[in-house]
Amino acid sequence: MPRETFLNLPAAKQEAVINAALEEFAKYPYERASLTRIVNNAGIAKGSMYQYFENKRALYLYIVGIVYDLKREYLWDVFENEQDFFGTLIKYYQRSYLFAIEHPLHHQVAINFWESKDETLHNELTENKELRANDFIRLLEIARAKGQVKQDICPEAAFFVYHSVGKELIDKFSDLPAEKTDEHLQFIQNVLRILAEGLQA
Amino acid sequence: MPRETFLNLPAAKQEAVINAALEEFAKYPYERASLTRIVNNAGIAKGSMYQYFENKRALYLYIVGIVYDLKREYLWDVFENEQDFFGTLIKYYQRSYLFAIEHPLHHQVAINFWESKDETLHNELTENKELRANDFIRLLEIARAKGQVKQDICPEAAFFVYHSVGKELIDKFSDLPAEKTDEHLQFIQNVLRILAEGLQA
DNA sequence: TGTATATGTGACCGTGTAGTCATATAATAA
DNA sequence: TTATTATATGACTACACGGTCACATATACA
Repeated sequence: MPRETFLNLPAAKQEAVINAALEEFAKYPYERASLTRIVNNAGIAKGSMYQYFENKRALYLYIVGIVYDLKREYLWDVFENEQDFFGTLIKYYQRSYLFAIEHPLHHQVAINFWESKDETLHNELTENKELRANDFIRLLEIARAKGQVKQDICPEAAFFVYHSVGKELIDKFSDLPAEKTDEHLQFIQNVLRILAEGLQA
Repeated sequence: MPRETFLNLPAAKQEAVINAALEEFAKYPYERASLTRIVNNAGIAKGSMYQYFENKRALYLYIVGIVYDLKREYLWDVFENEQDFFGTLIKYYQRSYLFAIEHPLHHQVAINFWESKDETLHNELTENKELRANDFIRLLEIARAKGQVKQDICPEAAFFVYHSVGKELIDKFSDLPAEKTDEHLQFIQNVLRILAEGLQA
């Protein structure tokens, strides 16, 4: 998505642009984010930005791509060699939490992208949500075959539940102080335990 | 929040303003909603609006107030005389669903308000979330005392789970075709059953 | 050196925004 | 009728936005 000009740039300058954009898109969702602020914070002229990217949208998609690449790299091995359905889910959300405290800007950009209702934006980067949905359904089927999961469960409802709780967990990560990491990892476990075992006595 | 001038207006004109505002705030979140569009759709002059409301924010808070009053009226009796914890929750979300299909504009305004991250807005209208949290905790305590709910459950985690799933359920209502009402009421029940009984075999 | 090419720049454009205000009109009271 | 008060109006202001473009400045090559 960036123009060749941008790729030819010295690394330091590229990073200045990327960092300024990350900060802006972390602070504001796409529509409210300001290109003017980005170029000011990056220390470049407005016109330069349009040498690097076709428009605001191209810059945004590039940044979101960077974010998801990093997150994929961070999570790719969670679904490898998994034995236990519920253990894998705990690992997934705990790892996501660690990503959020290690890369708060990237995390917040992902949240904002995710909450944006602009469908044309999502259509250009749908792989992620779909991937996660398919991963979950696949895991669920395997776990059901192994007898780890109730046989008479409605898969759509199960996905919906995990999707909802997972979304909110990841959302919550933004507000959490990084010091109490252990508490939060425990909280994730408590939440997922309720999903596994239910509330009913 | 409206000025006296607005309250003195003939009912038809008041409604025209309210409806135009409802449509705009249903279609766009606060920041992207346009007062210019509202006054055009309401068929009044820009200046008139500023005779009725101090500013855009005052209009918005008034509209959100109307929405929540209506929703409260719609739901007030759900928590009256409840016997069964899980039955009450099913009733609550099913009723919320009916609200959404009966008042789609109000519903969407509530969603948009709810998703807005502007804390100063929320601080002016927090009663709702807090009320629901307290209601839930209270219900949970009673249910636990009655032995309907596991004794060793973490209440914060339980609230978190129901809060997340409820939020997403209500969100989902916006996209649902109204014809398949029975199916959707059933889906709500399936989802809540998972929360009650868990997924684990 | 001179020439061609790549990159940098900020004033400027068109557009949309929230909000204002002098003025016009309607309704009410004396 | 006249004087007074409440309401209606839309051109206007100030501002912020994304995007453009003629021009300036490097860098590379001959």
